[in-house]
Amino acid sequence: MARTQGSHSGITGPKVREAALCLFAKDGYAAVSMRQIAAEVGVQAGALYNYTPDKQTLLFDLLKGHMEELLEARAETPVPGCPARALEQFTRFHIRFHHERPEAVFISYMELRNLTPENFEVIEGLRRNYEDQLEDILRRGVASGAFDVAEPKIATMAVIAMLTGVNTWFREGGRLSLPEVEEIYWHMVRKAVTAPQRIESELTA
Amino acid sequence: MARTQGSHSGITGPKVREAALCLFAKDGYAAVSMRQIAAEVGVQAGALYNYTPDKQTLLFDLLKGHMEELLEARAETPVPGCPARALEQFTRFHIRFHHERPEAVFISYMELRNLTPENFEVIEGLRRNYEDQLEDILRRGVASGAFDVAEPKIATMAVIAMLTGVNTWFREGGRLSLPEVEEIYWHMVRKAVTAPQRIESELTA
DNA sequence: GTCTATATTACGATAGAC
DNA sequence: GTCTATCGTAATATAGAC
Repeated sequence: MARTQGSHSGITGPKVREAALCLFAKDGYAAVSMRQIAAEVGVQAGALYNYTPDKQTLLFDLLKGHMEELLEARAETPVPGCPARALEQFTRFHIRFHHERPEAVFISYMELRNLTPENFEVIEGLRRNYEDQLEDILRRGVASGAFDVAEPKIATMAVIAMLTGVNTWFREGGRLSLPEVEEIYWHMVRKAVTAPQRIESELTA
Repeated sequence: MARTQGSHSGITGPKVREAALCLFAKDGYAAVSMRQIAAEVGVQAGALYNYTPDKQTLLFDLLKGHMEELLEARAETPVPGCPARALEQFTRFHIRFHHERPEAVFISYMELRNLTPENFEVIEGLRRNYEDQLEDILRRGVASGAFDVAEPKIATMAVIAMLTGVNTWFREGGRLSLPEVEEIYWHMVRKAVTAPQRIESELTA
């Protein structure tokens, strides 16, 4: 056991990504140096380049990994046929998934401008895929008469902005629990998109 | 007229703030150097320090100026007594005001973490003042029976997140005009907070 | 796989001439 | 009020020893 410095642990790669995630979320990509990340991991700056070709790729891999996790989690969840049920499920899923990884969510929309144009396109494509899933639900609801939404694309942006906003103020241990918050947001989303005459009938059954 | 370099125009101060605003919005505070700002203005880096003691103060002044403009614009607008009308006015005001200054809006929530703690507190206070105005409208509506909002604080955050989100996707010259967008968002906000039985009666009068 | 050392470049801020 | 020049520091990334 002649190891006295550095990581040597075989899990330095994940530790680098985790340290970068936390530091980027706290101080911003541009304000964080490779030396800071290295210090957090417990190695020297040069050693980081065994795990990433450069700082840009480190950021890109974090964002790409996050978006892929999001899409995989959605793919594993069966979507109800009833548009109202599907929308409720999307609402709760979004709040819960984003609550569980605040750092990744934060950098995923704060650090987009620090991506190279090519990397940005990749992340944008993944993000659009996710948004399309909500838009499909809204369009199905409009077709069935359950929803009253003039512009599904805009309603999609509005709902996602509203739901993602939870991360900016919600703190564990506060006055409300996360399930309570889910419930409140679901009520608002439902009312915002539901055709008037249905609010108190089948949708609350 | 022996002037061959630099600004000397008597309006260098505003030009510095404008250049900093645009560059901070495009690349982020941490990624923008004083030399870049100076180049945009047409002076050397050292000359900037005639207009700001340091880079931090430059950012702070931009954010503070933006929030004060926002609060002044609200103070000049009489708020209708009817909660539904007040909410409609707030909705349209927010979308319009934020649409007119996308750079200032952008840095006002992207660069908060680059403020010193003391400067952050100041901006937070101004922001809370604005949010309280919406919360008051919602509480008045709940008291009058016009609104059905379980948690006015949360509804406030939800509505503001939703409305501010317009800036992330709306582009002049697209399929929809800003007044049309205003209308769509107002419908969604109204439905989200209105007591069910009122949606089609007095509020659409 | 990590270290030390370094090449190269850039940063914020200041001093003093004009 | 702006210039030029510079101080002191820190950045990304690489080279070569171990």
